[in-house]
Amino acid sequence: MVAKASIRTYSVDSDLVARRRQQIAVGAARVLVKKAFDATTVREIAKACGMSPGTIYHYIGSKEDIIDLVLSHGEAHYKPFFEKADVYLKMLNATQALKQAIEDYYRKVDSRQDFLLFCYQEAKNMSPRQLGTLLDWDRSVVDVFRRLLDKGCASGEFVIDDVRLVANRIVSDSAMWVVRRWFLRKHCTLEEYIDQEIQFILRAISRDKGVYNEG
Amino acid sequence: MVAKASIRTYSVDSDLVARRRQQIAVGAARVLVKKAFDATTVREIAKACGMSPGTIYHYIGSKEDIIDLVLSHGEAHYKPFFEKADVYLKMLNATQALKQAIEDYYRKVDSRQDFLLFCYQEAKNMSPRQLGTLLDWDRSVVDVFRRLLDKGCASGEFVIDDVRLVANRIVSDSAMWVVRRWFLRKHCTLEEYIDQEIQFILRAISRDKGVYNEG
Amino acid sequence: MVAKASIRTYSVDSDLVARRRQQIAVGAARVLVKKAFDATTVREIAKACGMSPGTIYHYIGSKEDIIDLVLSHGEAHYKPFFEKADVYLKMLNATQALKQAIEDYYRKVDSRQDFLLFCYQEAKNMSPRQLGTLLDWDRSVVDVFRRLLDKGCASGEFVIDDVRLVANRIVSDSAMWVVRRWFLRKHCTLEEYIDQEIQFILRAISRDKGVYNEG
Amino acid sequence: MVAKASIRTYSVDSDLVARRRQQIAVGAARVLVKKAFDATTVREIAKACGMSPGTIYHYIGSKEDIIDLVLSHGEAHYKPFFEKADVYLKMLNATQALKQAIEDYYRKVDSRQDFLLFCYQEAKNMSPRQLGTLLDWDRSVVDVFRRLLDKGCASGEFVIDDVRLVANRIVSDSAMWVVRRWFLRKHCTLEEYIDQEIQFILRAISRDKGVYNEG
DNA sequence: CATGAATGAGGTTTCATTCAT
DNA sequence: TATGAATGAAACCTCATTCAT
Repeated sequence: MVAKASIRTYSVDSDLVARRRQQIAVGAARVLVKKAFDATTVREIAKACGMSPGTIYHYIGSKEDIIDLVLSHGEAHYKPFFEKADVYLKMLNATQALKQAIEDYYRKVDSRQDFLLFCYQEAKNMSPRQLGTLLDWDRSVVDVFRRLLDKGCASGEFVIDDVRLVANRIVSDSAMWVVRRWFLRKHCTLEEYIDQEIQFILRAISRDKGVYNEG
Repeated sequence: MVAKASIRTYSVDSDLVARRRQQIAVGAARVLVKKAFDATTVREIAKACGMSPGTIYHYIGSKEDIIDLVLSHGEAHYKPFFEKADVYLKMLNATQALKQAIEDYYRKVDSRQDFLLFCYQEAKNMSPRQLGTLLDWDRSVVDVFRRLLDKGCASGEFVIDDVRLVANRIVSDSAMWVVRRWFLRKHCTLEEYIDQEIQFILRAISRDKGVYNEG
Repeated sequence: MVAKASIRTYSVDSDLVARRRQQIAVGAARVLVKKAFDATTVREIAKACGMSPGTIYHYIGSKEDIIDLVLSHGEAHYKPFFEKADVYLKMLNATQALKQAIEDYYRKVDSRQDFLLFCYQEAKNMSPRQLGTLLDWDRSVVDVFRRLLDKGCASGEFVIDDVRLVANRIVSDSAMWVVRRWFLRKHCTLEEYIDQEIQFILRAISRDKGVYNEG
Repeated sequence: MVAKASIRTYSVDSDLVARRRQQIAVGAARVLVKKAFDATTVREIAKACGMSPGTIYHYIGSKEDIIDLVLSHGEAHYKPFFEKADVYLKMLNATQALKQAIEDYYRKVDSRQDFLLFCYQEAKNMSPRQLGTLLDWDRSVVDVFRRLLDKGCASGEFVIDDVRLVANRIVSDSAMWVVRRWFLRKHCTLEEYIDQEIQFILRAISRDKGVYNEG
């Protein structure tokens, strides 16, 4: 799903390389929450990783590669969600499955806000390849919800005009929790936000207009 | 509404200053759609404005000031919308008013996508003051919809738990039309997107569950 | 003869560009007599040119381009020699012509020793293209002497086994005046070196074994 | 003849030190044929030696010391030539002795071209001490030929104006076989080059103008 | 003894900003 | 007023050298 670019390294110890790159991804993410990628110096990133600028270049080929590391690391955080996709699909009640998936996904998003923020704010600094990686990943998420919605339509629980658009909306809104956090954080908690999202979606797609009140 | 910072200039002809700054804002916006602010050189911006780098500095104090110009210019684009706010409020039917306001606002957003993109992608490059300006502006937009929703609640047309959250959602979704355009543009037109938005919102807030189908 | 590479510049004033590049070539040559190209920093070269490091990069694309400038400028120094080639060929006495050509060329070499030193010592730092330029130039010089020798053979003044080798030797020996200057400078003057060269060559190629004593 | 600088080492096993330094000299020479010393990293040299960068530093004090090793090793290659010098001097026929010496020396040069190339191209990167070592060595070679020429003059076989210059010319021309190999290699073999050299020299210095044809 | 990961000084290069014209 | 050449600070990146293993 995620095409991992082959990044230059001077080391042959692939374990160490993996460990250091993880370290770089984590450190970089920490700094990049506050400052734009371009405005952040390699020195700053190195310091946040507990490395010297020279060391960082033993594990990457150029500053740009740090974007790849951050993306890879961020996406890895969602692996459990993707692995659970089949579980949602096997649930008898599509409504319950959707509720569960939304809640799980939104909690994932919330627990690694730096990643989504990075994706939305640094898109313009990314190479076409990096952007492609990102869009592929996004589509994968949308697809999980799309399949859930499809199943609900098939079972008659949902009535939906354009399944893709609704799936997109669910993903959009999760991003908004992060991107517009300065607004939302003042007015509601994550739980409230999730509840509202579920209500909005279910009201819009449920055949039986009362069902969404039971959850 | 928007606190215009006082930017240094060497000129005394305030008309010329205004004209040149408009020119800069327009030119800069054109370049900044494609490249991040930090990755864009003053030379590039100057060329896009049809000026020399030296001339630009007769009308700004530093590169950062260009952000202010772009923001001011972008916000000015929404002036008609704000001026029409009272019209919406005076409409008898809150549902119709809301529909109208959403449609008007979304069209405004669509016609100057570069501005919203700039706001969301360059937030990290902005100074606290600039960010404040931006948030103030955002709140103003949300407020327009909040007042519309309040009125609908008062008249009994709407039943809303948290008016702020719904208003925020309307504004959020307009931003998503721009920020996730790479997804949406493939799957629906602006008109379809607006229709879906109106349906989602009305289904969620209307007392009379059928009303939103009539629009 | 010399393929001038197109080097990046930020200026459009081609006169200024030419002037500044000349300035760079001269300054660089002055520093590069003493230190290897790689061991010389751009800052040092800039200072020797009376420019700032930033300014130098308005007229070149990379440090490597300085090699081109030095080569171009060095070769230009030999333009008068090439232009005089026809004069030598039109002289009735091939022996006199050869003597004259050798003397002229060796004096040229002596008056810009830095250039030949640069060519022989930096060859390994040059790109294939630059090396090609250099070899082309070298061949041009050899060719001048080759044609003179050919003419002497045709007129019966010279008897030569391999004209190319003799021409090459003349050029080689001129380089040696520079490359082994630490030896030669202690033991002879340029005039003596030229005389010896002429004697060596004429003794080796003259049909009439006495002729070279008359010169 | 060659003052071997004392190079730092961490080892006490002087046999091992000698062996490793030989290894370094050979490996370095192999790499330095293609790339300038400054442009070659210690890592590359280490790899060419089959060592790690760390190991190299157990046997040298700094990268610069590698120049010393290469010089020492290269000069050692000429030891047999120097040892044979007395043999040449004891030959009855100076002309034959000179012919033999030239041929032997030129073959030596040809069989280790990398060394001469290194000497001529890296001179600017050498410290004064290293350059001194090199010039001393060069003078030693010139001296061998000088003594041969002196003897020929004494015996009446040669008539020479400036013995030093002729000796220098013999050595110069051997260097040219390497330094201008890109030209010569296309036009003649080593044997032809040696023959031409012997002819040039003998024609220039022989009392009996016919003698050189007999060889 | 051998290794190669880590370091950080210093090199090349870019670019916001100034200022003479 | 407008220009664009010049500046130099600071960024990215390399690599000689050290040192724990």
